[in-house]
Amino acid sequence: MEGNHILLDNPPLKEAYRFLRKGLAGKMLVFFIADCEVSYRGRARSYLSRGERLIVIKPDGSLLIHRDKGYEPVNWQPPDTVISTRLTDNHLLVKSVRKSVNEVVEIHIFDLKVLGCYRLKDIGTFTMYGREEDMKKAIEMFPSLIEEGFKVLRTERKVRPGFIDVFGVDSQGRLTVVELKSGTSSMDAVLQLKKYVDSLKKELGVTEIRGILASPRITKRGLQLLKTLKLEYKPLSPAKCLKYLERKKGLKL
Amino acid sequence: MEGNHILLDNPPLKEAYRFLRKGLAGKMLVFFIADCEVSYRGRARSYLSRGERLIVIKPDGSLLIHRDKGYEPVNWQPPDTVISTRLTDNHLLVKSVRKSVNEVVEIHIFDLKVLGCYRLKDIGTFTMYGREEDMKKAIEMFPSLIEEGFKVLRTERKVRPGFIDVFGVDSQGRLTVVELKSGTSSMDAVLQLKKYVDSLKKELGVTEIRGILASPRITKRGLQLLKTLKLEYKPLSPAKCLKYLERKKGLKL
DNA sequence: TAATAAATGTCGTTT
DNA sequence: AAACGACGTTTATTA
Repeated sequence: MEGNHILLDNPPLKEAYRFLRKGLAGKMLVFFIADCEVSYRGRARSYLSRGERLIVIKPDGSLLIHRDKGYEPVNWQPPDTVISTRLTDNHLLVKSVRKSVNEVVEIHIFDLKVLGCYRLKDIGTFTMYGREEDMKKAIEMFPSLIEEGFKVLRTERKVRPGFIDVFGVDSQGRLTVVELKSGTSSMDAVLQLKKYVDSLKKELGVTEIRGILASPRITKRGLQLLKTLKLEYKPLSPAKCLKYLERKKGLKL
Repeated sequence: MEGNHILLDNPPLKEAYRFLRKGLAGKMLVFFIADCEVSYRGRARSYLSRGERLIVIKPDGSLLIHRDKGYEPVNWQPPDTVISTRLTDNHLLVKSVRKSVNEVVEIHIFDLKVLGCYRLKDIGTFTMYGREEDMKKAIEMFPSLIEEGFKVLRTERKVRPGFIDVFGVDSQGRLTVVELKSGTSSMDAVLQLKKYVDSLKKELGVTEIRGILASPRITKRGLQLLKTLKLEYKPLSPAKCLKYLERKKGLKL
């Protein structure tokens, strides 16, 4: 145990309690493996009966309770909770109360296998590529990704229900709304496009506006609905967009 | 360090590598805090530059990389990945490859603050209450939760686009489709209900079917759209449904 | 604060 | 494997 971190192997509850409080007070990242019960009350309710889990409490008040399976925590709290602790004869209680919403997670701890408290030195930068935004950028630079002769008038155009991803004209001067999806398009995406097209028709008093859904894939039903609604589909993947962006900028992504 | 678990405080890379392999081979839950870089390639791409993070690898192959903020991991893999490790002069590489999809996460580790490997004894049961399913059950037992005189014909009725949550008749014998949402209803939910009502009208050759959206809250736009489409809203919370279920079953939830 | 859309969403279920 | 909907979704963005 150094000055700047705490690591306890199989600590008695009382000791764990002392250092847990120290870690929380010191705004450290706290983790422990505990034999515990967990209850949650808020939008729904849940109860997890006794067993060993990995628990993480972050300095921002987020809480994660992980079993030994799966990506998702079995119980959790997002950031901005107040963490409180209480030691009784039998067990150690850790309680997380969300400030904004009425949501509470309580962990009743009977035994700890390990407790660690660390201050993460992390000023690293995180960058992500291949999202919808990158598709947008690529289309602005290379409108032909949509089709030959396509021209972008603007992106993020506001309409009643929200924002149109890309707004432009085709080679024959017809106004065109493009809805982008980085993953598989479903009927949802089709309806979203329809909404934007209709809204824009109304706003501009125009009867004919093309609607193009661009995404790497579309479901069968989505495509069916698209055709019914006289909308169009353009296969376009984030990967392809990235290639174009790299070419232009000479970027190594 | 006991037979059934491993806990290393500030281990040299070489030692960490040895015990990391041991933990992974032994299907243990592995966690460590590492100074590392992370890259991801798959549906999208990302790069996280050097810094300290908490990393968890579960026996089922799921991987979590957490910074000191937020509920969500900065990088991850869902279950069913193959984890491989390699030690070079400078650093330790941990690689997770997803079997089904082409997705890879690579962690380049320069230093470890702590490494733990544990076998979680966890046969606890997890139960959750207050989801859409509970609302359905409550309505089956107490149809008046929708309105006086309402009768359930069946739940999960299949129609073209999917399943109707609750299908019934009102006090005047009119067919009624109920769409349930455990949280706030938005325009999405309204459109879903509309889809079901239309689909059922067509299937049954009936011109009049009532559509009721039941949820604890609805957005302004959602309500507006609902009215435009001649559909109806019934405020109903999972909490209220749970109260009825408890009453009936004498359950303590 | 409310609402809307994106996400490497994940996860279960059904076709 | 594909599709569809729920989720205590979370998170970012904008009115």
